Amino acid sequence: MRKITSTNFENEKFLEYDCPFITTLRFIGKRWKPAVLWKINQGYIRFKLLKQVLPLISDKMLSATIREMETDGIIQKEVFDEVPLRVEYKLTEFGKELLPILKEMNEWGMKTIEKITSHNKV
Amino acid sequence: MRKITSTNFENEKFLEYDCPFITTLRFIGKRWKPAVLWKINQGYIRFKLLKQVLPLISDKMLSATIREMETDGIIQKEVFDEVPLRVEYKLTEFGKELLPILKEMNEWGMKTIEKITSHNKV
DNA sequence: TCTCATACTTACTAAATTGTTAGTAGATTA
DNA sequence: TAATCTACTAACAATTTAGTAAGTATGAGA
Repeated sequence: MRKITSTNFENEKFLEYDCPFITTLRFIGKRWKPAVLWKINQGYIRFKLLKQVLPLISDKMLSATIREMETDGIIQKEVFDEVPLRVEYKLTEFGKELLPILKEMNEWGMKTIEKITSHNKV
Repeated sequence: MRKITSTNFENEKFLEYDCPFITTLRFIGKRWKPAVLWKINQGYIRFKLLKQVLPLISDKMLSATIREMETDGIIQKEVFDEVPLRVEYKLTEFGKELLPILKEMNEWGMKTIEKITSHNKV
């Protein structure tokens, strides 16, 4: 959790209203956020499904990532009173506005992975 | 500096060849990177100019940000043997490929800042 | 000789992020 | 009774990132 007394925090607070990039990274700049968002958008809308398609994420990180994105208004949680418990997530309208960025990130990332791995194949 | 012996590092190393988003964040996921890149592209190609348009960045962070992006092959440095020393930076072709992402990030960020600040004006 | 300029680096500190391991609730199944 | 299921949380440890303050090299000009 962040401390609200720190130059770091103050800096971000200020920059958030000044620099669009810092604002954007505030929402998607952590390791797992873009991937989780993308996967939810693709239909992996439950905790377990997300763990399956992102096998390296830990329970804690997935849970924290989801919670933060919920707080940020990017995703919505729906709890079904069933047994065993069913919980589903979906993008909010605000969250959907992030998709163009994610699309570009995804494409660039894939291209770059190809470059890197084909170099290694020499 | 990163330690090359850490789960964190290993995780990223692996994910870098697996998850496009993590790859992308590897290159632009730090606070000042997108802004510096964007500003260089806009013509603020010297240390001093960058400090002027990003007044809150410290010398250290600007220097570190530039150095990393150089190592990553995103920008190129040119040193002119003049007095006082002149150094200029420009995007490489690889770096230019990041511009579509930056463009989307910038637009989303600006829209979001507007939303946030107009709420506050109530 | 002292100060100024540019483009940095160094040493140190503080804070944020990520990861590991184990455990929880409530109901169901073996 | 014990194990299984989903969707988590808690306690703790390690690593990474960001920030502050001061200093460096080179040469020019007063």
